Amino acid sequence: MNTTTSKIRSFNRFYTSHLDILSQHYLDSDYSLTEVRILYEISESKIITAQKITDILNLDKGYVSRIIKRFLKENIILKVASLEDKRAFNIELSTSGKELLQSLNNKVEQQIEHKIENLNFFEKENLLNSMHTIKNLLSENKPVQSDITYRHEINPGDIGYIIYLHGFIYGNESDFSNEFEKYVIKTFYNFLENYSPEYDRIWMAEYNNKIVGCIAIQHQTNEEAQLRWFLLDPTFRGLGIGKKLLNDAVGFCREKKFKNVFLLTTSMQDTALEMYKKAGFTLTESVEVKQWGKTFRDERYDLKLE
Amino acid sequence: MNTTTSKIRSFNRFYTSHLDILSQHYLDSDYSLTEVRILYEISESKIITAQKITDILNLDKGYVSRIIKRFLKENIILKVASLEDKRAFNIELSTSGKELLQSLNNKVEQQIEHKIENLNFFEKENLLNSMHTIKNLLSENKPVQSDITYRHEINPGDIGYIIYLHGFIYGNESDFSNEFEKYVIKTFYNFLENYSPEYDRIWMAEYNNKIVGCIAIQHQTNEEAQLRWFLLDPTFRGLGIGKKLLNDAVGFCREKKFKNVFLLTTSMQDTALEMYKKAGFTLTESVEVKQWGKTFRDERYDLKLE
DNA sequence: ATAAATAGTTGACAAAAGCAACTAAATTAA
DNA sequence: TTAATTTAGTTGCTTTTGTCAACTATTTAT
Repeated sequence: MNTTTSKIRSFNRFYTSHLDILSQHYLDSDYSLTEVRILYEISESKIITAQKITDILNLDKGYVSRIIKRFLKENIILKVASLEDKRAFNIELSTSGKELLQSLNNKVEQQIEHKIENLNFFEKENLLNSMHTIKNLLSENKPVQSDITYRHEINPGDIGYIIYLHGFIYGNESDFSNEFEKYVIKTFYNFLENYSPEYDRIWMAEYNNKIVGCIAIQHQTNEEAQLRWFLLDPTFRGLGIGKKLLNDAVGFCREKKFKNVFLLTTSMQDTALEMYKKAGFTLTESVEVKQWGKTFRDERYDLKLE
Repeated sequence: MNTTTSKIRSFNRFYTSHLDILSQHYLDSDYSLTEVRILYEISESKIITAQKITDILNLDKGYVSRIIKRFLKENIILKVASLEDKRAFNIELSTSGKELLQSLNNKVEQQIEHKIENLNFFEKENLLNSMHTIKNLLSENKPVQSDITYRHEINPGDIGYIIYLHGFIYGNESDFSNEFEKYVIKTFYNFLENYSPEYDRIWMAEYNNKIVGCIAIQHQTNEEAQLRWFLLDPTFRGLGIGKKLLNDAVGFCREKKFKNVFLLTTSMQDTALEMYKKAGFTLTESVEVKQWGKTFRDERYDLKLE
């Protein structure tokens, strides 16, 4: 038995009973879960036909027809003949339907609030983040470029988290030893110690308030800058985040009139290599080294700016 | 409208449709969700009566009685007269019942596997962690001491994550500025640079593979050590984790024959203060400082060891 | 010893859901 | 443009699912 699936099943069972959707009457109201789902669909979409409801909720059209009929009799919805299609009706909530839905909503909200009332701020944040993560991992629509936000103000926790990402991603991907993380910590300390808002910058790409990628420019002299800490969570590769980060970083160098920007990398980080080359960087040095439990090549790439 | 609850509702709707439990026939089998739930209860508990099933699943006893009757006719369960109670029967799965449940289980597993087939290792880990988090936050049983694991080997990502926790926890709790994180990074670099496995150690408390607390001992001389980075995720306070960490750290100092162990803290970290005092630390220095956007007292506590 | 509670069965019924035939309008193909 | 096909919605009929209350046989409490 696969542990991943059995853990997921266990969660599913837990959440099913947590959701409380197995009882006939939704929240002790006079309406069944199906009826409430229909009401909810009607309230959500500005214009909706019975057909659309049957499609969305996967119900029998005869069944839906009769529920709609009952709703009409109870005066909670209105049927407006569709202008485009004389067979169809647009369904919308009546005033009392809206009130009904509002009171149902209030009940759900209260029930939810009751369930999270003992959680503190951190726990609530944690809960929402986890839900967001699950939703995104399980829904077909993968995160897209527009879900990503970018910033370059450094907030508490940022640098630590980026150091962690370095250790986590490279530690898992290529078995770098702890020495690598120590090296990263050292370079970051150096960065912060000599930080000049005018000539240094670090960009972070965030998804759901979590850093998923970063890049930085650190000035070396007035004329030369180093590109550092270019990193992307493997889950978020291929969305154009790396390209955007690299572009912003090089743009910053041009803006600040650096004549040269260079980066140090190793022959192991091939994913990023291609991006560097596309951005115009060329290999200027390559030395074989044995370090951090590996044998690889230390490489330097340079990009001349005009 | 409260955003927290509305986000949770959104997740609930998503997960409800994801669970796929709203159709009459469970996984296209000949059994309804209720019937499968009953079968599942029977298979899970070694001995179970119809009454127990109605209690656990919150069903009508007449309804359950009839389903049991049908199961019996279909030969998927066995009814054994209870020895303790002549009114009751113990219900168990027959061989073909077990086969049936097995095939249903396989179907669920396949369905789940299908839904996660496009996720990579990182994403699956992420998914399970999130589910675990949700389950723990929403179920009454808070994490207990025995859910926490302790270790002191440093793995890739550990130090970065601890730096992140410092920034995150203090950044949120007391508005420390970024200078604090820079200071933490510096001290960690110093720790790693002078790290001696014999006289230095960092302990991490983990819950669900995530660091939730830590403490470290850093030797200063052969006779004196500094206690550093004592930190606990607010969610996990009050479980005895801090006490255990502090105890281990002081124990290490005794073991390594340090004559004195000291720590530097500020008048703001009152939660930890009490713990230090209980462990025998006494205030030896107190200086008012204006730093990191705050005015507070830098304090030194010492513990003499024999 | 008696009253109250409990495990399970059964009849009667209501609610929920599905299926198929139908009407009327819309779309597509010839 | 007409005929064939598809689609939105309705309705009759049916099955499935779930509820309620009355009943028997036992067990538990007093």
